[in-house]
Formats: sequence, structure tokens, C-alpha cells
Amino acid sequence: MTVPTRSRENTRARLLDAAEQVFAEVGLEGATVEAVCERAGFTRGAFYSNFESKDELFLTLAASVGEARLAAVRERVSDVIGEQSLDDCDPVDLVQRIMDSGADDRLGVMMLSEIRIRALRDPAFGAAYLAQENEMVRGITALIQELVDSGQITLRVEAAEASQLLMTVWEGTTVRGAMDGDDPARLRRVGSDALGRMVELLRV
Amino acid sequence: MTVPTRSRENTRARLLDAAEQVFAEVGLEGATVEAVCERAGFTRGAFYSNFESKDELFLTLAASVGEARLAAVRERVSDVIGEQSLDDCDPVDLVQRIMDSGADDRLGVMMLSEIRIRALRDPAFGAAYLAQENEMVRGITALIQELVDSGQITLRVEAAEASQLLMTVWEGTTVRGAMDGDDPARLRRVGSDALGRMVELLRV
DNA sequence: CGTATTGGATACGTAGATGTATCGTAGGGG
DNA sequence: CCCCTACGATACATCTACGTATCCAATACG
Repeated sequence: MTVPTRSRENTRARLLDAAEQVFAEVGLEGATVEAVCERAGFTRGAFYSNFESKDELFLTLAASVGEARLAAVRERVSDVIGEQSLDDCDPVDLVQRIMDSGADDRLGVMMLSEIRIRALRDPAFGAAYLAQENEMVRGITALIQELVDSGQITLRVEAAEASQLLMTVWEGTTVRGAMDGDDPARLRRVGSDALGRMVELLRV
Repeated sequence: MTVPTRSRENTRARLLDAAEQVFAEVGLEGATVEAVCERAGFTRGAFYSNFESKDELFLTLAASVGEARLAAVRERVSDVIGEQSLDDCDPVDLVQRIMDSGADDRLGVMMLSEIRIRALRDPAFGAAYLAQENEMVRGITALIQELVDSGQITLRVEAAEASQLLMTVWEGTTVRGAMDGDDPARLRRVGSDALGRMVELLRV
């Protein structure tokens, strides 16, 4: 085929993977292009052949991570909604299944924090980030609304507000959890627990 | 007095102030020592005469910011508790008064984010940060417990858990608010509103 | 097969940030 | 009133990261 075999796409992917780790570990500003290349097993030559600058790399990576998160949530939501028996499921369990593994490992949390801090500083980027997150919330809202409509659960607030709160609590708890321990299992647990308790609060 | 008059303390304070702004704006790694000095109206000579490195400056600043936050919450809590008429106050209002202005301007949010990300990466620092935040939560818990004991309010969860949730929601909402608009008034509003709704959820 | 093209490596020049070593000066102590 | 100390400025050497320009090799294609 006309597609390059010493695959450009593959190189880009490896660079993006490496960048995700490095950015998470030392932060965007702290990361050097060379460090990213080294981890990916390339030299800076390869990098500048594929990206214009560290910033472009970050933007690309952030978009990729964001889309992956969004896609994951969408898939999970439609999975759950698709299940014929929406009735005999524990709502707490449902919400946990949706959010779990959004970014449940330490590095994921760090990378997300890095993205958020950039979103705070750069208005355009921030708008994009918020738009994406709103999409996630909409997805979850749809699911919750489904539960409400089917009489599975009765809420004390609107579905939209509930999902927004769940999202916020999940994010905050995950970050907090990542701060005092590496254990990924415990990290996941902490997030799930918080969500569960939050759901209980939201129910009538 | 034996205390230097071209006041060392004053210089340190000015440098810390400048650092807070610069760190918030461009991040810890992105900030240059020279930028901090320039904003403070000094040269790097003054800096290295007062601090060992940028990192030591950050640590000092973070400690200072943290202590200020903690002190503010403590003071507000004891103010509120001290008020003879704890009975005719709106609980929602109380909570809002406590948390409001913890870090309600854009720069404050950014600086806090910077501190949090460092807390994520540096275990020792993270432990210190969490300890401080737990102290804040304890203070708020005390206040809430007071309200519960006096029969002013009945909660669906324990006071400790309630205050932890309030803290999390407030932090998350503030960050989110800072992302899509500068307006400090609106920012404060957004935070307060979220707290208000959360309090309603927590009540029986 | 040989050749052109493309992906990646090497090498180099440059800019900016760091930290130190030295100097000048303002204020307090004798 | 003068000196001496401490604080901050200036000057300098170094180092790291960046980006570009050039070179080498592998692969697609005739």
C-alpha cells in the first residue's frame, strides 16, 4: 500500500503513550521533549518529524484522552441501558459501573489533573474540556432519567443535577484517594464507596 | 533593634506574594525565578539571598497558603459557633459563610490546583496537604455537629461525612466555575449555589 | 534490481534559566 | 561621626532544552 510501513501512525502512537506517562509524572511544563522521546525509544529527530512542538503534542494527547473517556462512558451507558432487565439492578451498582475506570489509576488521575490545570489557564482549551465533560454528564443523565422513568428510583433533585454532582464527587474523591496511597484497588474502592453514599443521598 | 531594617521579612513577603501570582498564572514548572523577582521588584540576587531554590520558595508558599486557609476556616467556624443565636440561622447560609472565600478568586483556584498537583506527585507533601485539609474538615464537622445537637437540622449521614462531601463539592464546583468565566462574583455564586443544594440533599 | 522518497538519527547553534561569586550601599552600633 | 554588617544588585560561568539543518537507511515503486 501507499501507506508508510515504517508506520508514521505507530510512531505517533508510541510517542503519545510515552507522553501520557511522562506528563502525568512530572507535569506538562516539567516534561522535556527528550524525556518523552527516550521513553518511547526514539530521538528528538523522530519527534519533530511528527509534531510541531511539545504543546501540539499535549493538545493532541488531551483530545485523545478526552475522547477515550467520553467514548468509554457512552459505551457503558448504552450497555447498561441496553440490558433488558433494567429493573432488577441496584442503582448504586449501575452508577459505579458507569464511572468506574474513567481514570482509575494513579497516572490517569495525574494526567487528568494536568489537563484540568491547562483548562484553567487556557480559555479555549477550557471551553473544549467543559464541553466534553458536559457530554459525559448528559450521557449519565440519560441513564439516570431512564431509571427514574422506569420507577426504579426516585430522586430528590433533577437527573441532570444528580449526575453533575456524582461526577464532581467522583472526580474529587479520586484525586483525594490518589494522594495518600498507590494501591489501585483501594483507589477504585474509595471512588465507588463515595459514589454509593452519594447515590443514597440523592434517593428519596 | 538588631532586626534588619531593609527588612528581610518584608522582602520575603513580597517575593512570596509575587510567587503566588506567577505560580498561579503559569504553574510551578513554568514559572521562572526571574519572573517572580521581576514581579516583586527585585533581582535574582535578592531571591537567592532569601531562598535556596524555587522549590523551597514553593514549599514555603504552599505552607503559608495552607495555614491561611485553615486559619480562615477555623476563625469563621468559631465566629459562627460563638454567635449566641445559633438557632435562628439558616443552615445553608451558615455553611456558605464558612466556605465562601476559602479561595474564591480565579488566582486562588489556580494556586490551589498547583498545590494539589504537587500533592499528587510528592507523597510527603501530599500527606501534609491531606492532613491540613482534614483539619479543615474537622472544624466544619464540629460546626455541623453543633447544629445537629441543637436540633437545628437533621442529617441523613454523619456530620463528618457530610462536611467531607461539602468540601469535595465545593472544591470541584469552584474549579469548574473558574474554567468558563472570570467573573469573581459569579464564581462565588456558583460555589455557594452548589453548597446550598448539597445541604438540602444532606438534610432529612 | 536500482532509485526515489520518507522516516528517523545525528550534529549543531542558540536562547534562557540557574546558581555563585563579587561588589556597592544603606543603616545601625560604637 | 565613622565603620561594619547585612541586604540586595551586578556580572559571570554553566547547563539544559529547544529547534533546525543535514545525513543515513529502509521500503515502495518502476
